[in-house]
Amino acid sequence: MPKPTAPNLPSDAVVDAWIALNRAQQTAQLKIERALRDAQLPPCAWYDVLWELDRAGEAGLRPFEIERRRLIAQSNISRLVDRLAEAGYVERVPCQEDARGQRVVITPAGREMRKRMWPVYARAIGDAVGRRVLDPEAQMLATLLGKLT
Amino acid sequence: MPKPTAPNLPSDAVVDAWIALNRAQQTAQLKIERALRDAQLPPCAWYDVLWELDRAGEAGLRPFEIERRRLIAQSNISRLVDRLAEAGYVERVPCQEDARGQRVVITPAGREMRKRMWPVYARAIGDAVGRRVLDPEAQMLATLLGKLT
DNA sequence: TGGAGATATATGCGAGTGCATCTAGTTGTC
DNA sequence: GACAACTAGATGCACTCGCATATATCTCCA
Repeated sequence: MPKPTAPNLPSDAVVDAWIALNRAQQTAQLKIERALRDAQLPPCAWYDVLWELDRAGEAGLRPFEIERRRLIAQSNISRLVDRLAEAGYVERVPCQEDARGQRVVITPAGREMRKRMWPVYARAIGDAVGRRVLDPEAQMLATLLGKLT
Repeated sequence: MPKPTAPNLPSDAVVDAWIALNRAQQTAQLKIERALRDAQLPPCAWYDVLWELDRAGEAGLRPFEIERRRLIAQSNISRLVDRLAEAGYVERVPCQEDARGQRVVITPAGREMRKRMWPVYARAIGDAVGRRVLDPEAQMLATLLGKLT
C-alpha cells in the first residue's frame, strides 16, 4: 500500500516517474541534437525560436514573449537572439510602443533555415519518440506531461 | 485519421509528446535544482552519482559503469568525479584488474552528504511532480517514458 | 509632477557541456 | 610474442548556461 511518509514526500511511483522523465528527455534530446548537428544544422533551440517567430509574422515577438513561450531564461534569450541575428536569421527592430524593448523579426533567410531544418528535426523526433510509442500512447504522454508544467 | 506523411515522420501526437517532454523535464529540473541550491546543497547530478556509489558499496564503480547507468558522457563523468573527489565525497582507487582504469568509491562524508540531500531532493520531487499527478498517473508516466530509453 | 518601484534587456563571470584528441593499457590474431 | 585494433580515462577548447547585476525606460500614486 503506497503511503507517503510525510506531506509532499513523493511516493515510489513519483520518484520513478521523475527518473524516467530525465532519462527519456536526455536520451531523446541527445539523439535529436546529434541528428541536427550531423546534418550541419543549428541546434534545436534555434528551430524552436525560429518557429515561434515564423508564426508570429511581420510583427515579430518581444524577447520576453519568446521567453514565456519557450521557458528560456531571459539572459539566454538575449544571447540566443544575438546568435540568431549574427547568423542573419532574425533582426532586432526598435519597438515604438516601449523604448526599453525591441521586436525580434525573422528574416527570409531565417524562414528558409527553419524550413530546411524541419525534415531533419522531424525525422529525428520520429526516430527518438515516434518509433517507440504508439500514437495513443504519445497522446497520453503529452497529456500527462502537460500536468507537470 | 492520423497518417504519417512518410516513413518515420512523426504524427502530431508524437510531436506534441516531444514538446511536452521537454517542457515538463525542464520545468521540473529547474525547480529541483533550485531547491537544492537554496538549501546550499550540491546539484542533482551529484546526488545521482553518490546514490549509485552508495548502492555499489565497498567495491565502488568504474567510471564507465557510472557512465552507462546515468547516461552521462565520458568526459563529464571524468570531471564530475574530479569535483566529487575534491569535495571529499569519493575517492579514486587504482584498479588491479585493469591498470588503465580505477574504481570510484564513496567516502563516509559522501554517504552523509547523500543522506543530507535526500529530504530536500525528495521534497522537491514531490513539489515538482508528485503534487501534479495522481499515483497511478505517475506509474503510467514512468512506464511510457521508459519506452523512450 | 516627482519619485519609488516595477519591467525590459544586456552583460560580466564562474561553472558545466560536448567534441575532438591524447595517453596508457588491453585484447585478439597470425 | 609482436603488432593492430580497441578500450579506459584525461584534457584542451569553444560554447552555453544560470546567476547576479547594471542600465534604461515605464507606471503609478502621493
